[in-house]
Amino acid sequence: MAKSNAPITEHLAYLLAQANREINRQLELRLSKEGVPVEQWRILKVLSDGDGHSMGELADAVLLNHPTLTKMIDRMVSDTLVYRVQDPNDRRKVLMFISDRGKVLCKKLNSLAVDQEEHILESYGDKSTSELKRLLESLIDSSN
Amino acid sequence: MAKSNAPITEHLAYLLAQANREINRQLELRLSKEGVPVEQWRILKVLSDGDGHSMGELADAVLLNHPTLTKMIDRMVSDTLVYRVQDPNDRRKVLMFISDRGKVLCKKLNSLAVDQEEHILESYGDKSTSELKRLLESLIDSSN
DNA sequence: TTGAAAATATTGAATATTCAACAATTGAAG
DNA sequence: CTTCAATTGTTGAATATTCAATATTTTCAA
Repeated sequence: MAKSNAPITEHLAYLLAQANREINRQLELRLSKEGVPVEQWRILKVLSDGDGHSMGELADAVLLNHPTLTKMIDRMVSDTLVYRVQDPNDRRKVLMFISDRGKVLCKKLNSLAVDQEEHILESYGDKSTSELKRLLESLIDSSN
Repeated sequence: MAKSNAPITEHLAYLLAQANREINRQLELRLSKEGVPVEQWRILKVLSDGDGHSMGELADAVLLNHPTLTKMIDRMVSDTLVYRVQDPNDRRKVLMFISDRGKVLCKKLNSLAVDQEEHILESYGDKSTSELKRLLESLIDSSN
């Protein structure tokens, strides 16, 4: 039985928040070299398959809710990193695509992100990292 | 070597963000029964040791930056859940204390949070949970 | 002791996020 | 077919967060 007087630092929710905050902070720091927030990197990465993705799909994939995504996409359209196309099969939908400029930026960002992953692998270990990833995936699965 | 064309879903930073989002959403849902955001529960929990904690200490402990914490504490003071006392030993500091009303609320919130942890234990498993906690702690350690 | 630098908390302006309402389109039941 | 509900995306107002600047107090070196 879980103890209700356990310190906050023993709660899974807290540990996740703390780890997420720290790793995200580090990633943010690297990506700031290109002046891009983490969410925009995620968007570019998802779109870099070249397919069109609807706003709803994208919002799910990049962990943003719809209005926030709309406004972030507005900025990225201004920066000509992505563009909108109305879905011909369902005109309620908007399909998002990555531009050539977006692809170039995405490549740079990817290598910055890989730097970070390699840094984690070094200090945290190969084995721990893959085990942690496995457990996180399974936690996410079991939450649906 | 980490692959730069790996899908976003394979990045540790993404898995952490996703898991954190999901677990936090669930916790939020429970705590909303008392109309309290997760951060306020954390604050109450940290303060429930009865000691005075400075704003800086608290900000670190509850994963908020200073101005955000100040404004959240303002609200909690209005709700008479906590109160400020100037530190007599260092008058730059403010010591935060939990009120009786805060203690009562904190108990209710604790049991809602414990509900959640037990729910996770059931669906995710005892073993996986403690292993995940261990790995998260160690990741956080190795990031400092 | 004094004066400059560091530490602590708060404030206000700028920015970002969220909630609720809306508009447009599609789906589907009668 | 027609109409009503559901889906999709955006907007604007309300709210929250962040950044930079400020005020206060302490520390510490000269």
